[in-house]
Amino acid sequence: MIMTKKADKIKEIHGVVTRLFARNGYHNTSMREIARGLGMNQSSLYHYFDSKEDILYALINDAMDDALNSLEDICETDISPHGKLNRVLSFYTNFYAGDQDRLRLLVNEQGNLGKDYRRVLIKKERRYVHLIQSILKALSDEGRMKPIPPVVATFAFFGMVHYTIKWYDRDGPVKSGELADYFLEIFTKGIFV
Amino acid sequence: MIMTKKADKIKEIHGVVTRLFARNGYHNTSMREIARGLGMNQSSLYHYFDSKEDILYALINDAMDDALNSLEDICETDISPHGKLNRVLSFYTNFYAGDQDRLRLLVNEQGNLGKDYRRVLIKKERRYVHLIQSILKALSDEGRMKPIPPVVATFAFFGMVHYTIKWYDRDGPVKSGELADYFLEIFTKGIFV
DNA sequence: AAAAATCTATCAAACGTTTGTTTGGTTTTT
DNA sequence: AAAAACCAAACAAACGTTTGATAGATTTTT
Repeated sequence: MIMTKKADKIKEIHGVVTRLFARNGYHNTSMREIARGLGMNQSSLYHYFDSKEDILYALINDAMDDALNSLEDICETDISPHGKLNRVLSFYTNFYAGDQDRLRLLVNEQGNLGKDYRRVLIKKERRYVHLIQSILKALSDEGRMKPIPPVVATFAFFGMVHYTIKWYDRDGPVKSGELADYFLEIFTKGIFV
Repeated sequence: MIMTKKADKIKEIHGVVTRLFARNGYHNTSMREIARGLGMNQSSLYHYFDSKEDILYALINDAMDDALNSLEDICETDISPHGKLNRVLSFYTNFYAGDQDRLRLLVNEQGNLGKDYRRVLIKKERRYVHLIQSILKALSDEGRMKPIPPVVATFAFFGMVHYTIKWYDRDGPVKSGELADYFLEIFTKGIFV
């Protein structure tokens, strides 16, 4: 493919910018720093992107698509709601505990995008929520779930997972697989014996 | 009191700035906007604060102190660990669901403070965590808690509560008291019947 | 196959704005 | 009249972005 070189460079830029935005924040990262991190002139960046905002959008959008595709794959299989919940929560925890920088962008930096960009992302976010909620409703129909509003339960789980960016250390004593197991246990059966 | 007038004005500024920072973000809020929101000249702000960063620090620090004082009051009473957990989680959920703007600053904008400011806040954060953890450990000693690492359980709960800023609507169908009950139920006994 | 035209990637320098902050003075309160 | 509160104007620095150019590769025309 003839586009492979440009595509590779874009991927390289994505990597560097993800790290910078995630660690220092969007507004605390200047185009000059990005260029320095890549060893190129700041004006050369505009050969690959129209604006700083465009880069952020691309990063968040890609991260969402990746997660969404995997989640939808899981939900389309023909297993029980309980099995789906198990696999969805496990995937989601591992996905984000394993790639914290991307989740940081998703959780922290969406507010720096303009209205038009945000609208697209909010739409995708709703698909996330709907996915989890429909599993919970299926569980409810089976009579296996308490009368907790699905939206509360859904966001309780998102909260647990998304908040890992603030404290979870991938190199610490708890591996991301175990973390997923703990979250599932807490979410479904609680911390009490 | 002779300082009452200045103190009142500072409180007024705090209110306006909290709203602006929470809704638009620290970097997307200029001193000019703040001044306009207060109906005063931007240079007059410097009569009350040394810098923009100082305002943010004051806001976050105050919010932390308020929560911390109440939490420590609860923990010093002579009730069972289970009772403490119940009251702590209930207070914490209500406190933040009832004043979302302050929590937004605490969760989203700490990264915009310099190292020295951050160090103070991180110290207080550790007191939060320690507070919850010691309750969980007491529960563990009573044999009432599963073998889940206390740090995981603690941050699972913080995640649930702190993430409410992203979705919870104070004017929606779920009142903050109910929300606290749901969170407590999920956290202690899970969503399963 | 040679020559001409076009495209790609890069750069240094500068642009116009916006930023947080300061200066020096005026009005208001005590 | 002293002190506190306020303001208009200006400041230097930093920002994202544009400009105009260059060298090398690729494609098209002859």
